[in-house]
Amino acid sequence: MDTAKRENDEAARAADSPLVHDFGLLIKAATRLEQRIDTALRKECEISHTMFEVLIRLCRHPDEEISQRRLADDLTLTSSGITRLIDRMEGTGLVRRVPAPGDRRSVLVEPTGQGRTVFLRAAAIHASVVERYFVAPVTPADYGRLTRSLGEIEKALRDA
Amino acid sequence: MDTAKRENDEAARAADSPLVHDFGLLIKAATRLEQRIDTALRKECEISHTMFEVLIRLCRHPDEEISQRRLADDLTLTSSGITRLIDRMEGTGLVRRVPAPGDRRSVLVEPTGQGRTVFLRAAAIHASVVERYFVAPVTPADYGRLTRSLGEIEKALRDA
DNA sequence: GCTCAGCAATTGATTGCTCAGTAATTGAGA
DNA sequence: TCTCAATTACTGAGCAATCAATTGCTGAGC
Repeated sequence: MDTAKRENDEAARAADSPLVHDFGLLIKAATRLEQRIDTALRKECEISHTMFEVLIRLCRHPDEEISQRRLADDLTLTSSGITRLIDRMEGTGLVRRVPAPGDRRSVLVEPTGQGRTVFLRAAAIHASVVERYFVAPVTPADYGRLTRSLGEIEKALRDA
Repeated sequence: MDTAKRENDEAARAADSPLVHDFGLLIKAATRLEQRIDTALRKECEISHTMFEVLIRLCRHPDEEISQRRLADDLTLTSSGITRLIDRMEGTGLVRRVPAPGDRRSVLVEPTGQGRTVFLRAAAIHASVVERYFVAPVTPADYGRLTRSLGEIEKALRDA
C-alpha cells in the first residue's frame, strides 16, 4: 500500500526532527543527572533526592517555616504526594510539623537538628556530583548562558 | 547552643549556593516541561510521554527493529520497566514484539500501523509544546548554545 | 565439545507517586 | 451575620516504576 509507505516516511522524518532530538537531550541529561544524585545520596546519607530538595527549602531561611502547600508547588508534587513525603521524613526524624499560626488549615514544616546535619553532608555530595557532571562539561561562558536560558524556560512555564 | 547556631548558618549558606539554585532550575524546567507534554499527549492521543519516547525510537529508522535492551538504555529505564511498558503498548496495539533473528534471548519491537498513525498525531502536539516552552523563550543564538551544552553534559554522564 | 560466567527478558514484592473523594477552615459577598 | 465557594491537608485505591530473584540463551576459554 502506498499510503502506508508514505506514512512510514513521514513518521521517520518527524522522529528525526531537530526539535525532537534537542528536547530528548534535555530530558535525558536531567533524568540521568537526577538519578546519579539520588543514588549517591541514598548510599551516603540514606535520603532520596526529593527529600534533599525539601531540606534545601527548609534550611534556606533559618527562621521561617514553610507550608506543605508551598513545598508541593515548588517541587511540582500534588498535595497528597507532599503529605506522604513529609510523613516519611518526619518518621525518620528529619523534619517536624508545626501548626501555622494564622491559618488552621495549613501545616508548617521545619527541619530538626538532625535534618540540618544530614543536609550538610548531603549538600557536599550534591555539590560534587553537580560540579562534575553539570558544571565541568561546559565552558564558563556557556554555563552562564545555560542557566540564563533555563531560567527563561522555567519562567515561561510558570507564567502559563 | 553555639554549635547549633553555626550549623544553621552553614546550612543556610549551602542551601543558597548558586550551584544548588542553578541545578534546581534544570530539574524544575525539565520536569515541568515533561509534565506538560505528558498531560497534553494523554488528553489528545491517549498515550504517555514515555510511550511517545518509545515510538520516536521505533519510527526513526523504518526498517530496523529495536531491542528492548536498547530501549531501556535509551530511556533510562530498567529492563523490567521496559518489559511492562511494552506489555501495555502491545496491549493497546501500538507495537508488536518479534523474536530477534540472531539471538534468542533478545526481543525486538516494531511499531504497528496504528502505532505510526498515533505517533504522527502525537509528534504534532509534542512539537507545538516544545516550540512554545523550550524554543520560544530563548534567543536563537542561546538556543544553539543551550543544546550544545546539554549535549556535552549528556556525553559526560554517558562516558562515566 | 563442555562448562560456566554473563546477558536478556520476565515475574513477585515493594515504593512513591497520582487521582478522586473527604473533612476542617477561611474569607468574600448577600 | 451568615452562607458558600475556595483552599489545606489527609486517605483509599490504583498505577508505573524499582529491586531481587529466576529462566533461557550465548559465547569465551579450557
